[in-house]
Amino acid sequence: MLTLKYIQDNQEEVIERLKTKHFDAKEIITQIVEADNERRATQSVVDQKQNELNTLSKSIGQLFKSGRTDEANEARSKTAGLKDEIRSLNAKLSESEEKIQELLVQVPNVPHPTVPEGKGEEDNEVVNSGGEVPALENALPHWELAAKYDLIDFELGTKITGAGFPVYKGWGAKLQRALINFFLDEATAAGYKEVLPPLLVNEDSGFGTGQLPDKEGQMYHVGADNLYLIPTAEVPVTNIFRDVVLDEKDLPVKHCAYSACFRREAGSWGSHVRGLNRLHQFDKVEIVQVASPDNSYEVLDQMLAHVQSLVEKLELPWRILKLCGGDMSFTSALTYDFEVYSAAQKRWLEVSSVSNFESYQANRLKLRFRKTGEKKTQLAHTLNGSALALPRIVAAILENNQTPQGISVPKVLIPFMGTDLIK
RNA sequence: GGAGAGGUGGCAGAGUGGUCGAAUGCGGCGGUCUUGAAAACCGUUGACCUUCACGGGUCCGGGGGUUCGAAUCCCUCCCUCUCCGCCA
Repeated sequence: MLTLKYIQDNQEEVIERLKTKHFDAKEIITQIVEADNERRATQSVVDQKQNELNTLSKSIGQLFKSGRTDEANEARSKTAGLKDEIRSLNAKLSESEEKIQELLVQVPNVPHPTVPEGKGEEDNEVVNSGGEVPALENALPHWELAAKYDLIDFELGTKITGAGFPVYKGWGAKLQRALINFFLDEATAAGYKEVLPPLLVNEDSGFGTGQLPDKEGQMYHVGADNLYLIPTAEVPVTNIFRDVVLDEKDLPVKHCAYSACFRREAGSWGSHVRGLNRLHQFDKVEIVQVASPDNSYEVLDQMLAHVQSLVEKLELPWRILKLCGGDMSFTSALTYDFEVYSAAQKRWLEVSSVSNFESYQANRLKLRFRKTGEKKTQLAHTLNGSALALPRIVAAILENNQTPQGISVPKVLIPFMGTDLIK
């Protein structure tokens, strides 16, 4: 969330820039500012009263010690009124604080000035592309290829769990493992430290990265223990840094993680989500960085370059979209999506989303750092990106690499697969 | 699941009703000494809110209560550790 100070100091700018996200902030910002002003006024009165009481208490202690019991008791009788006042002021204070908090979490992150105007996907800006779309005759979609070579069994997954939980088999399973290892090796080589995080997180973690409270319905919830299945490794990995104060010299911190991801995807199913296009459970390698505000956008570019190198090495046709205001997430300041082209479906499939959250998550997480030589801490910037999400990569590989002899394995995956052809 | 112990500053670890935001040690920072370093010695060293500033306020796992006054007493929740049981 945004900091109160930032909102107080930049009210007009916040309202103006949030228009890009089609969020009318005027009223809520006004309410926040008013509530905050009230809170501060109350706070200063409480502080003053508390100070009186503290002073009085101390003197009572001293009077008792020196045996002046009468004077002590007299002083003691004066405290009752003060205590009542403080009690009611404190109640008022928590009311203001609750209200502020409630309003604050409803305000999305302010988009970066370069974010394009637009309502939805159709307004995203293609900023770069590469690779070649293969010319294929009678190309089969990946779900048919998966059945033909017995790589993925969707019906079996439905039997065991339900729709959206495929069972990978044989070369299909091995391809998953190959991709995970390839992605992790690449990330590690690029300086990201590998972590293997828990797949369930508590409420605090869900709040820290912004899934809670507003995306509650998108996560699987284990009611008995009040835990959530992670929708992305971003959640546990970024929460490593919750309530942490880093040194400037330790920045940027770079982590990568493989995890299964679980998404309820409530109400988002249709004919275009056949096969691997949308799942409840899928595998993904995520990269996360904690950076200084001074260079977080350079870090974002560096992450983009990393993801680009992955799709290039996999020899897939790719493009990068800069998301418009209307298509961006609540918490992001700037997001780039990577898409790969799937030759049989003849569509672009999103395989990565790389974002700079600036200090929006950091403020929720209380993730700060201290500049060298300075005493004061400040909020760090957090960034993350998929590198990469597997299912659609698998879909594109299967569809684009199909030959009459079988599926040709991308060169970089041959060492991991132990074959150059799936047949 | 049963029994017990415990959660205090970056870490270790005192503190069981009053000048305790908290002893002491380690670590960190600054200095003296030294050609340099180490050692030794001296000093300093938490976070947050508020204020132009002085100052004030809050924080000893979370929440609530008792009291003029709580790290210290009471209630409650969470977590950690040890032993036993069960178990990949």
